[in-house]
Amino acid sequence: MYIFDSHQKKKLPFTPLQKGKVKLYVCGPTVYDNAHLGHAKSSLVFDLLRRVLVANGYDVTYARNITDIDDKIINKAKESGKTIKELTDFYTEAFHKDMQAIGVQKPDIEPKATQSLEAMQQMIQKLLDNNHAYQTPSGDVYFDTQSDSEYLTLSNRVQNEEEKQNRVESSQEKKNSADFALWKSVQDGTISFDSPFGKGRPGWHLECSAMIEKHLAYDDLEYAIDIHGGGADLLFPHHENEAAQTRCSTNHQLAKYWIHNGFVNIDGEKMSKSLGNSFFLKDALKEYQGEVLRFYLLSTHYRSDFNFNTQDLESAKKRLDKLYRLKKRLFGLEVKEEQTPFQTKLLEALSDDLNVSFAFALIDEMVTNANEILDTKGKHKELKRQTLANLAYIEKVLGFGQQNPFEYFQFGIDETTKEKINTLIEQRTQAKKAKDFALSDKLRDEILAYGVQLMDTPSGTFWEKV
RNA sequence: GGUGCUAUCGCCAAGUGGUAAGGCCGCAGCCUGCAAAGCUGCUAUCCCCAGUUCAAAUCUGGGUGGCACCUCCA
Repeated sequence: MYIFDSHQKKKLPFTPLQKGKVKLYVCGPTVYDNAHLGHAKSSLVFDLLRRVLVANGYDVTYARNITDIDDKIINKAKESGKTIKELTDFYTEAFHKDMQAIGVQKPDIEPKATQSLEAMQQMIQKLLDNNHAYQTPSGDVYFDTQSDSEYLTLSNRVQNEEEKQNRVESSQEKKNSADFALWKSVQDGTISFDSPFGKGRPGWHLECSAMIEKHLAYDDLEYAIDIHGGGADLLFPHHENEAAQTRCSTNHQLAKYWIHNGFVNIDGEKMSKSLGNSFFLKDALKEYQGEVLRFYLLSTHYRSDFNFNTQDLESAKKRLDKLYRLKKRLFGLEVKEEQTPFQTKLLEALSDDLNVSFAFALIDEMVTNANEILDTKGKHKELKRQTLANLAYIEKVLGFGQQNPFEYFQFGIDETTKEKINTLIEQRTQAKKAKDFALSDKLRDEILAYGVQLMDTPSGTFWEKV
């Protein structure tokens, strides 16, 4: 298996810290609002990575956190008159629901910041003891970036003197402008936690480092975990700061490999709330099935930026439709696991830094090939068996094709309409039998008016939503 | 200003030294009562210039365009 490490900036052979095991940590959402398409993309990428690691035989422990302490959360709670817990519980649940809709498997561990305060405070204490952190007169605790000779090596940045001098600082008490907060003192008695450093709240960067140490890390190895992932925007400062905190407070580096996924833009523009509806995953899910969104969002390489637009989404849907039509042709047959050359090639493609484009091309080829043979006369017992095994493999590793193929094509059509359509189809079949093609075509037009197209096959007439 | 990424058919998008995958759209054909679906066939020399090489989309240098990050952010 090969993965691109965004620290070394090159594709590397993947060798886990401990044979056969992988520890994977991904930065999860701050639960103050609904998940947007960017969250979806990131979650999908690492869901796929995890599945591919598992398919390669690794015993994977996957952790994705929930950030439920944050200024944005506190502000929103104040505005809405809800408690922090009401708010974060609501959005955490919404996040889970959205993720389920697009086929993202649950992580093995889902730590919350509020449940990891002790670990965070321990880490701050260590950093204070090691002189990597300092407390200001007003009670804030900052990480001393000057004390870490490796600071900025993860993101390959250079401290810029001009920038440092020009930037207006929010706190005059910091030793260096680059220093970041580990603990923010809260004096006004609003939302705060007790700690050895006084009442306050933890800094965002600290959360991930502490949770990794508490829930996931190896104690005695050079790195705490194998892979750390997240959106491209997190490389700096978030991951840079995480890495610094971990290396200065423990005896190991944070992660052996760093993986960052590209951004999602909408119609060529950076996502922003002002763009409206399509911004949230839950809104996109009203119009498109989760699986189609999954297929579309995964269809290009994870490191490229992704330009979300309806035209490409429709084009992706048509590609997924073909997989389901093949499934329809083999509906009802018994599925048994069976290793095929196709599966080997598919896994090989995915194991090459998640080359989904190539993997998709292999699927297209497999589908076309199966259709071609099924079109010829004959029993094709072996082909059917292998094709079913291949479809099941795609379902497991990529998460596509898990639905009933007939229901897949009926998304968004209510039961009453379905009954009407079926009645009309029955009438049309009778008309066809009687060779009354004028009536048959008239009935087909009526059915088409429901946004449904018909397909006459040897085993009957089927319909699909257009 | 700093740092980094990127430029392949109408659209999306693989390919990182050996002579351009795949999907959507389009055209032609097979199949079909007609369609739809499915199948077959057809459509690019890879932003520009220079260089390295027997050989470059793929490496190097320069140019032009696009994008991202620079302490809120998946």
